[in-house]
Amino acid sequence: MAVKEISQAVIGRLPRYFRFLGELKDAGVERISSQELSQIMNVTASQIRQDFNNFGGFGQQGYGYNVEYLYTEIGKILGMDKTHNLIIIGAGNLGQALANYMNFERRGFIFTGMFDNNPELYGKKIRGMHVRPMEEMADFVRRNNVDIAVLTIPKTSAVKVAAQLTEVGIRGIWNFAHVDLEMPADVKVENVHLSDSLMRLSYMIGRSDENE
Amino acid sequence: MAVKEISQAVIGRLPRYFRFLGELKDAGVERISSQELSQIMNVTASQIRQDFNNFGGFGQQGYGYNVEYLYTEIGKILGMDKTHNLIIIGAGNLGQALANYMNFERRGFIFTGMFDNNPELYGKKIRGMHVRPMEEMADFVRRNNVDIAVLTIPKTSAVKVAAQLTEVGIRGIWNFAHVDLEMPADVKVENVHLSDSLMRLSYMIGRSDENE
DNA sequence: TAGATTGTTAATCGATTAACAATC
DNA sequence: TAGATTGTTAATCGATTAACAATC
Repeated sequence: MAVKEISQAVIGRLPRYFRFLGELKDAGVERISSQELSQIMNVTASQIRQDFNNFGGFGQQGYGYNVEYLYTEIGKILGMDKTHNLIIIGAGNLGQALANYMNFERRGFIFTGMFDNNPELYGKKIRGMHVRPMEEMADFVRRNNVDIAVLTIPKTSAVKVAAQLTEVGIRGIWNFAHVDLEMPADVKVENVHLSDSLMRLSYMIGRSDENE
Repeated sequence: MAVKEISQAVIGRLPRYFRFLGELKDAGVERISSQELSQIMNVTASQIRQDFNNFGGFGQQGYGYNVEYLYTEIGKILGMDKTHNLIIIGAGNLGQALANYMNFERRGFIFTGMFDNNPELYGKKIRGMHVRPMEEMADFVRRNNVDIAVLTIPKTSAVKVAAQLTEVGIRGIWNFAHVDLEMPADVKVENVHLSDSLMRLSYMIGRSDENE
């Protein structure tokens, strides 16, 4: 079934809606109007209504939106009603931190395995999980229904590993390597380029100097 | 001196230009046209020229752009010609990973201190740096010319700590806490909301299922 | 029924792309 | 000089905001 294409701008805002609605829900708020939500979130009410209507009407005229219902529906859109098995490739500082952090399990992202090509790390336990050699990756992905791979390896090897992942049928790559991955359309890539982010911060600080 | 406001869209692209130009430079490429660069980067030549011209002309008609010069100039725009002293607040998994990772030093982001409010961590050495109690933070920032704080603490304490940082004159906050920080205009905030990023990936995977 | 607020169409704004004169 | 390619203006496209009829 073909689905109307949703713009990146809208998709980018969905997790933020989800967060605010979750907080409202936890605070016991039952209903909210686009007007009220717009004030809390610092966006226009118009944008909120347009965004939601990309996915069909979640509200009711004269009433507003039911917080719990809206939260659930946006959760579904984001796939939060399903679980994802993920592996981490690269057991360095960042990979280990993400493995331990895994606040994400709460959201259905299940940490199932960890890989590295450094023999010194093999067998090391990270959050109850042995680091496995890269050679075992393909087999592991197939057997354990892994759909997301987290790439926390240097950019020099990232392209090669991404190709291996494609071959073995991965669905998504959460890419922390500082390189652009060109993947076929059915492998989704979400980049987290930390150094780019830090540079933008540096830019903003510098600009504000000039305006003094 | 007032400076023409540059759009977020342009700013967001600058680090990517910087990366590609750095790679071209390292590969020994001397000059490049917007046309060639557009093919490498998968954007339009028109956008490249428009983007660069926000900051004045870096090219030469009939010739193109000198790679090294362009790289240097974009680096200056991003503040890569200056150093920034930064502290990490929150010595948990993520904070420690970022401290150790610090590939960023190469770009002039100098890791100068680490703070936490957990007494068990006080004195623990991370990359040659003792974890300090939060009480020492204000004094430390003033004495060491710290301009960037990295927030790797839970969202419950992030707002309070951000307020403290503002008071002591921090210039920028690299915010990994999952909360929006509302700061005065002279304190810049760059958010890294990892769970939002992971949700977008989940969304993209889910959508592609529906289109099968 | 009257009031409130959505869903949706229309207007505006901004960003991207195309075109081309300027110029190296 | 002829060819190439920028810098910049104009056209297009898409996203945001405003307005309002539909309807709860």
